[in-house]
Amino acid sequence: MSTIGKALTLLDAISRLEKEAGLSDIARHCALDKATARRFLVELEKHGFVEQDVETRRYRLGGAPVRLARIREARFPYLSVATPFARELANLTGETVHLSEHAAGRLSTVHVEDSQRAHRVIVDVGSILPFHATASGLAFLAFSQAREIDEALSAPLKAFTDQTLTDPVTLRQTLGETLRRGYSICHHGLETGVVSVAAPIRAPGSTPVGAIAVAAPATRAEKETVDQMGRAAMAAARRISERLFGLEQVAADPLARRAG
Amino acid sequence: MSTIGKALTLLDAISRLEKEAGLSDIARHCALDKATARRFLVELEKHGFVEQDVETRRYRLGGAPVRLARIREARFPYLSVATPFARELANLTGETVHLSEHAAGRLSTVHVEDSQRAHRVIVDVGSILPFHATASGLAFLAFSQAREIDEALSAPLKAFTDQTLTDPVTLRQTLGETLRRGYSICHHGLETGVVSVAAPIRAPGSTPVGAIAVAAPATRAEKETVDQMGRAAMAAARRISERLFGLEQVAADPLARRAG
DNA sequence: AAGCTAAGGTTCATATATTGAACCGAAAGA
DNA sequence: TCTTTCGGTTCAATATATGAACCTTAGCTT
Repeated sequence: MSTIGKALTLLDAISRLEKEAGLSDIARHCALDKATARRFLVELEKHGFVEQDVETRRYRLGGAPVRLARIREARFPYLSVATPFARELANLTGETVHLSEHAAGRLSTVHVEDSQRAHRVIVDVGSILPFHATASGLAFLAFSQAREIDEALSAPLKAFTDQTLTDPVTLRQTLGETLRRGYSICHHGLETGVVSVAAPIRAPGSTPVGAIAVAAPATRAEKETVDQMGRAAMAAARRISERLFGLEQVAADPLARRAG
Repeated sequence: MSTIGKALTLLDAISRLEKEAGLSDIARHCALDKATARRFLVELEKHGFVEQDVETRRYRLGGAPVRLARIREARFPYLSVATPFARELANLTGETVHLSEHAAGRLSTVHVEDSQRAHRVIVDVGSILPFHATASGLAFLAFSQAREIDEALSAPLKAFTDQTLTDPVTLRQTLGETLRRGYSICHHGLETGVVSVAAPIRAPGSTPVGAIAVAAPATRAEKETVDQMGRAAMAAARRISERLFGLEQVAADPLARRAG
């Protein structure tokens, strides 16, 4: 792997750590030499991607990504367009709703609207959603190109619960159903006791850019309720997609054409 | 410079470009060889920091920073805490208000609340604020440590307008006034016809993390108005700082100790 | 208080990854 | 048609990254 790749992987690791970590910790975590890890951290710090606590000497995520994110959002307003629909969906269903975005070959949570109920599903902003074990992942894959599906299913598929689907054949079947239905359903895929539904956000005819999902405790997920939530997610996804990609004003909006 | 540094500089350059750019453009812009630029871009793309338009082959900022920014914001909620105060300040003054954050040795705009007036100052999210030529920069420096001030003033100071202060001695005097007054004033420093005031956001006794500024057309900047805006900015900054750094719950909130 | 361990950080010879001039084919302009 | 410029690739030369060993300090254990 290139140096850049290693450094960005280190940054990713830091973002995934619960709290700030020390040099040795980080080095161990990334299987890097202490000296190397330090050089990376210093370099990342120079550019504001990590910060070092002056007192504890521990490292944490810096402020630079905030600036980049604001610029990105100004050019491709995924969050600001999608958030209101997510909130609406959360109000409608009474359950936790989360938005994910596809970047670096992974689906990551970029926004969460918490359910108002006491008994609800918790989703962390920033968490990575495995393709095979989440409704978001299934919805994303189902509407992706064959190449993407093959790639996702060829990797070893971790069983997060005893009900996680890990068989590529079964999964392909599930993706087929999802494609026909228009939204995905995932029972206890990532965590036992959680049922979720999701629909892809996409320009017509092209690969999705993300997904919107509703996650509910299994106790509230009767078959009919699930279908209602699924349809609602689908409707929200469609409206978000229309707002983002417009009624084919492709020429005016270069971002309508996204990388495949 | 290290490879990582160069790659992050390239990323920075892309973020600063108005629109997506082609490979040769980017390489020229960063004074890198085309082959090198391409390798960097490919690597950055793998990690979601840039995207390549599949059709035009041009490159643009990717979605990865959004995820990192959300995580950063969850741990150190600078934007979500400061934004409401910025809005309040914008309503109170009727002028454009912007928030900046210190990262990578630079002050960058992370949020803007536009004035409702037709004749108003425009500030771009993501823009870098030079220390010597903006109210935000002066406010930040005035409350920083001597080392930081020396460093900022030792670099060549560009005259953005014919009224930009570029003499280190005069600037130090200005910083002294700012420190006593509690807020900074900048007349036509970055752009002719704009007067702005700013106050630092900081934990008591430590270096600022950013600033909040009000920018008004000079025609509306009577001496008394400026003072009112300055005091209002100061009040907002103080309230934001209190919310961010709390009433000394340092032990509970490790982020209260920030890198100097 | 001595002794131990692990922390953050640094050094420098070695090895490896980065570099860029030259190249290719495609497409746009003259 | 000819020319230029584009995105992208190749490979020998070389600048750069690497990591074992080292230092110092801080906190524990005995």
